[in-house]
Amino acid sequence: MKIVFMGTPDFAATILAKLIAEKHDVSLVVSQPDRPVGRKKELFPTPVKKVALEHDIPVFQPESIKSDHEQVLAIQPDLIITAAYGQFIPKKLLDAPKFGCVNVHASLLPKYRGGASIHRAIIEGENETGITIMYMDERMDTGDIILQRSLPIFDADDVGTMFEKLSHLGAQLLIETLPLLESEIAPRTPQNEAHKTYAWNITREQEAIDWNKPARSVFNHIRGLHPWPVAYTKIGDVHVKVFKSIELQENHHASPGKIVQVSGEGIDVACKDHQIIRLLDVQLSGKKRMPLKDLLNGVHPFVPGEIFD
RNA sequence: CGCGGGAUGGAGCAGUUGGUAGCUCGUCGGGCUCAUAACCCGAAGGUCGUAGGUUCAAGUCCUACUCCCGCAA
Repeated sequence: MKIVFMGTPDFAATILAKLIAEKHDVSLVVSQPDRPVGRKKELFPTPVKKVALEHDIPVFQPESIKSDHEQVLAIQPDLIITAAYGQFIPKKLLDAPKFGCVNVHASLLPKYRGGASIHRAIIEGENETGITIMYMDERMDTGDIILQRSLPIFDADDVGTMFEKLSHLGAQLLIETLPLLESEIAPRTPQNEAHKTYAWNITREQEAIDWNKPARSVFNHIRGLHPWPVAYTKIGDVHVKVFKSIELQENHHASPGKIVQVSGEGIDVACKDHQIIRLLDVQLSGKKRMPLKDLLNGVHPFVPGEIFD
């Protein structure tokens, strides 16, 4: 079965690597164009491109797959697999492969359609999420479901750990799906539109911590953005990244955002309803990331009584 | 050349209008204690990112360079 794989980030790279390891015939890899990254605007290959190159699989990186896909059609693929590719697939491509186009999506569809499904699930405090292998159509994550498998989200999990777990689950479930497709006995269940929710990409604005929420929500927000793109807050003019926190089982009569205590243990901040969140790992703008204990040794803005915006 | 912050003993920082460096933590030694990551006393450790320049004198002013970080992409 001749496969074209389309994907971009690590999540997709893990799946591609698994496909290759299982000896599936991936004849072309499509990924987003390399983008300039960082202060130096250096070009970095996408994780998927890297894996492809390591296995001498040709890579195609069109700016727009919608207008530039002849190269894919020329392969005459039997199956197109996508995983976090980042562009909509045009109908011409969807109709081309004999066994269709399937997508590996990191949520239990119809919940969390969209690009930030893992982040949103954690931020919303879900106890579980999962992988859905589905047929693609022209809309975003709306196609019929083939296979679905869930995975619990624990308090200790964050986006990093869930990405890791889900990418492997996704790879595994995809491998299980392929024989079903090839022998044309794959299930096909339409999504229940009544239960759909969307996981839109997270905007810069949404990365800010809202102290006017319960401690539990703030906790979920912080781990739902770790290790990327990272939650932040402000104290005075200082931009503060917050990597890790825990909820404290204490109450304190302080207004939301107020620092109630600072120690080597952490920075305790009041949330809604006088609940307390303890910040364990933060970084100040212009400074390197360092252990909280080190940060507190020098001058810093974390003084009890001060208030985060 | 997108905007901005920074480079000072092992770590984090301070250092005013230029006159050879100080704090917190850590480390080592000693003391106290049933004990301690707690407390007390003492010690070691820095050519102040690199290269030039101004000056009687530069961490402190000027120039170039290297590296780090935040924002923006």
